[in-house]
Amino acid sequence: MIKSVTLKDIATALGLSASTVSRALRDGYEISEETKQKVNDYAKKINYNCNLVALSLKNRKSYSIGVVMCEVSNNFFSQTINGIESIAYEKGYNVIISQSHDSYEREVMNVNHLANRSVDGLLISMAAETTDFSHISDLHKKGLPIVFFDRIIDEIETHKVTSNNFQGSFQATELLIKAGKTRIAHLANAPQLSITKERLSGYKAALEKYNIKFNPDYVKHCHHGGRLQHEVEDVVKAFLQMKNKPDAVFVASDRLSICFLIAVKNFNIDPREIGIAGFSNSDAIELMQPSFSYVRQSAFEMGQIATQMLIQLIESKNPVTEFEKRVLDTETFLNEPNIIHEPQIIF
Amino acid sequence: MIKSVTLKDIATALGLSASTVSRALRDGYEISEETKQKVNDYAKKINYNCNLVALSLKNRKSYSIGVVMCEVSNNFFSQTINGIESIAYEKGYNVIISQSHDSYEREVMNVNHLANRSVDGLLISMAAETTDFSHISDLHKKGLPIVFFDRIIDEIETHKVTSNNFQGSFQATELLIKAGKTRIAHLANAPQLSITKERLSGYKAALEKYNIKFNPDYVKHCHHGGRLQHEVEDVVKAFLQMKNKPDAVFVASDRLSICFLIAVKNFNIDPREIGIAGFSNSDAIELMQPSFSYVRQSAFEMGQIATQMLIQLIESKNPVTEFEKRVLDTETFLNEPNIIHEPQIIF
DNA sequence: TTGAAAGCGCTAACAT
DNA sequence: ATGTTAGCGCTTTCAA
Repeated sequence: MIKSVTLKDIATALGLSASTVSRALRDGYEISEETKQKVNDYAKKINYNCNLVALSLKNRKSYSIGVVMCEVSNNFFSQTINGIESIAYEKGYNVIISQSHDSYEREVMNVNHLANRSVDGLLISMAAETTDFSHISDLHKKGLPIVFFDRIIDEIETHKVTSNNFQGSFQATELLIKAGKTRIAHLANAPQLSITKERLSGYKAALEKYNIKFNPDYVKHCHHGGRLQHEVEDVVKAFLQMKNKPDAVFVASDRLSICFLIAVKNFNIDPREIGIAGFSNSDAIELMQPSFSYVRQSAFEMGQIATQMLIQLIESKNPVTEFEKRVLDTETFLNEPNIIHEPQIIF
Repeated sequence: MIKSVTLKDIATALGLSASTVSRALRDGYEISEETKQKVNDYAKKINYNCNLVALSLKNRKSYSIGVVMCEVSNNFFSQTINGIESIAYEKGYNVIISQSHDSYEREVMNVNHLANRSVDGLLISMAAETTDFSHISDLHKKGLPIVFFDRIIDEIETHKVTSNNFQGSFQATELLIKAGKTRIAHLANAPQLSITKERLSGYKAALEKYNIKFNPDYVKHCHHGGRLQHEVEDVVKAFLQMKNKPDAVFVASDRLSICFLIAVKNFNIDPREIGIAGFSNSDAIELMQPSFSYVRQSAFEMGQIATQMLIQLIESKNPVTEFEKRVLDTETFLNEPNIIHEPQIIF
């Protein structure tokens, strides 16, 4: 933090009072054109910039919004940030990002820290560990604008944006069924997350539609969402050891999809023998072998919408009581794992 | 921003002065144990949290650091953020992230905005467009601690961290040469970036070592770093139309590598006929077809080191005059594009 | 049209 | 051991 030019500096230099300078800079109606001219010229000359911290303290408004998410180095979330940032920038807000790493404790710390930094509002995607929401509802009750995205909770009444996880899962599972698979396993995320529940039910619904009996042994949760290396490999091992091995797997998240594919590769499993479908927002998905059907979320749009909602809450004159839950369609892409494209041009 | 409990509230409630409460909460030596007890109990009871904005104004210190990078949704940069955040969190600093999208104008805005938000220091990776550095050197002269990472500039004297781009490029190019390639092209990033120049010279040095004549036509720069879809495809087309088509390509960045591989796929080029090596920090690299040799940067460590350096600058009592430039080794991984791994286990 | 004064929430020098 | 005061940089009544 550096000492820089202040209003007072301009005032004394020009023989005016600080309030006059302030008004001149904000183009106040009471100030003469002449003074405005003088002040603005001088301000530009000495490169004056308004101290935003002082402004925040005075106005109780910081023009910054806080974001709490599990981690940024994940295709889905980094694309979300891009969306958030695009709107925030356009509306003149700063973005302060913090990561929970799916830890309850860190989520609580981050949320409180951001609140004390006087963010004008909060964008939250819940940590996997979190089951107690009082750190959020306390702030919400105090009137802090909050919008949930992706991993939402029902307990707090405010705007929410999420994907149509049910639909995405349903379609992905259906693709596997239509490819003739009947023993379809489900590699799921941490069980308490909203997205996990929704994706599980989409999977179940697809099975039901095609009269495939749901087998609980085929559902394996990764409590750390695949952040622990061995998590997914353990699941794959378990699948391989079943008497009734699955013939397909529906994978519930971006990170898990990559982990699962790597496990398939490491275990030297023939990709032609197993159907794979999963959520993924990777930009390199077309390059991956084994190829797999995938569900893509509108991550960028989700970030944009969440931010628009939040800024609407922040800037609304009278308290908002009607809340909206936006559910964004997913896109499902079919890939036949057994098709091999023969290259034609010699470079 | 919400109105919350202040020092004064506690003071009046307890019949004390604000300063006493302040000292009690900060465990000042002058305050009696009894008062401290009383104050702390009450503060906890009503859930008092110190207003960090007021603190910032008072102390001229915000405990936050600003980050300016081209974009977060890029494996290398999001991993860097993870490193930055890990250290910042540990030391009690907030991270404010902004993206330049490689635009000079946005970089200037972001840098100034962060300075006015009174960040205690700045972590910068230069935008591709930037050639005038006065927005940074002005702040630097005023005493704002700044550390450059990855895309650094020589013009400003401060701490810097970057990868050993020369070494990485040299090794990658050497791998292609050792695989028998002689017409090795180079798909490069925006030309003014430090990393572009370093990688180009590593490439040239490898050619020279093996007595391969450098052909300027084989070097194609992507001024937008592959953010424009067609950029890379145009280059690939140009390569294909050359009388003396390259038999290998060394790709200079994470994003460009993905784009190039997709172009290879889209143009139906037989990957067995072309050697590919490139920088990449993707976590799905092992899954990609065509497989390619790659150079990985220590992104997480780079973020950590840059942040440690910055906090050292921020917290140093007397002005730092000795600056350090850390160059992190890259790791090079060999992949033979023509080896096909036969799967062995049937799932 | 301009200036003086108060205050946002906090801390620290200076009383007492 | 505790209180008073001033001030961080800005805005905003209120007064002139």
